[in-house]
Amino acid sequence: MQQELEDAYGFIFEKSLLEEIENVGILREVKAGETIIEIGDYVKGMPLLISGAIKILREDHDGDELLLYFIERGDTCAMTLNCCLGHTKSEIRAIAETDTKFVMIPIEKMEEWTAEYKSWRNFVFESYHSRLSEMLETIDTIAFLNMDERLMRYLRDKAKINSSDIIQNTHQQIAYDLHTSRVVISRLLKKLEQEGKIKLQRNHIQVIDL
Amino acid sequence: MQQELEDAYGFIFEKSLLEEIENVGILREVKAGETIIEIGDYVKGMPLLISGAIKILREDHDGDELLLYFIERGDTCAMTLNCCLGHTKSEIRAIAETDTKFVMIPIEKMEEWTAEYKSWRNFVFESYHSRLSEMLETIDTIAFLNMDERLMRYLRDKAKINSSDIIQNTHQQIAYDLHTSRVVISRLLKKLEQEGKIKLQRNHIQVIDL
DNA sequence: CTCCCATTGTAACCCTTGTTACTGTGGAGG
DNA sequence: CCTCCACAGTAACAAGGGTTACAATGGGAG
Repeated sequence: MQQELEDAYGFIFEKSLLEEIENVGILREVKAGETIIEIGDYVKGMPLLISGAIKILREDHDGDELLLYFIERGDTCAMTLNCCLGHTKSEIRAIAETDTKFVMIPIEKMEEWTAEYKSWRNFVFESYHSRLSEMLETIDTIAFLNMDERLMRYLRDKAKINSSDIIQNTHQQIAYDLHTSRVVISRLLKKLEQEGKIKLQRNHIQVIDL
Repeated sequence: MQQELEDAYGFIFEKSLLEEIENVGILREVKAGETIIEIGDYVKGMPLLISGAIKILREDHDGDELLLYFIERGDTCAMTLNCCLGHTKSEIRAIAETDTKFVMIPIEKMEEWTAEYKSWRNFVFESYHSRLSEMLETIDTIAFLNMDERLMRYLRDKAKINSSDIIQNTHQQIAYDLHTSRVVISRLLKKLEQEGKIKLQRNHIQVIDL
């Protein structure tokens, strides 16, 4: 854990803070697909991502989902941060997108470190910053783009996160993430295939040129 | 200014911080409709709202707008905060919704106060918190609601912000805020009138029961 | 190998929203 | 008082995308 922490956060946090993190942080490993935080959960700690990726989802009153964004190494979930500091329930769901490793920091430490470590403060602000930007981008995407463009963007993101041009997803799963129906996704994917941008196979999609 | 600051922020900040704010803050008053921050501006300070309301807009590459949310007394613009700390350009436009009074805090003070005042830290975190929540709500609205529901929500918000059941808006202005066309708004407003929820007059709308 | 079922392909249809075009009207200003 | 024009009403049509229904197919379990 020590080495991994240093790899991911060594250039952000000073040595003494890294040591504190090692001491109080709890290493957790989850498999792809596992739910890390559920809507309504009281959040007991804040995750520092070491490897892998997490997808953050929003749900409406009917149980329909919408993908908000992905979190990668070096990130933390500002939404969780939010809940910790506000002592409120989680407003989002977090699911491991790939096999993922992270360190859980207990809430109590957070205020302490905020007062004590400048690097921690900067990290927290930086996290809020990037999360707000990410949210803005999400809004742009939903408000200004058509479904075909949203789908292309989604496929690009997926390919990047998995560092692979093969996307292991059924059409139905994509439809859930984009909050639309399977038929619509099949239709648009077929169109993208005809344009030579992707190649469709059963249970996975190969990105050619997006 | 002293009295107004105390009214709006006395219960949040300690006395010494309030005094600092009085010393370095610059009071600004703007008329309804005036642009306070433009997209691409470098933000020189952070506004603490004393009275009035500000609307925050996002713009796409075609110049089309979308209302994100309103800011009221006691709030600050976390988006601006964001820009200050990140030293980046503004990603949003801020326009006075009503006649508005606020205090501008120079950027330099912010980091200083963050280290020094616990109440300031809490305020900043609290701002980020409410802004993220607001953004989530905005996403819900765009992603999960139809235009008629969005319109009703918009009218409710407007009425609340202006503390009046009369909304001084043309259909075209509403259409811009909701990123749709004037004809669509006229159509839906007419429907709402037929349902007895509002009353339409030239240049303004009276809310009856939403 | 066979059967079954999850996955995908496709057609037909409908609803919401966006677009275009034209009409009607009230209020400000000459 | 009249003119002009911003604002609003409305119809007709187009497009995107959501829905339903059914067929085809490939891969895993037995």
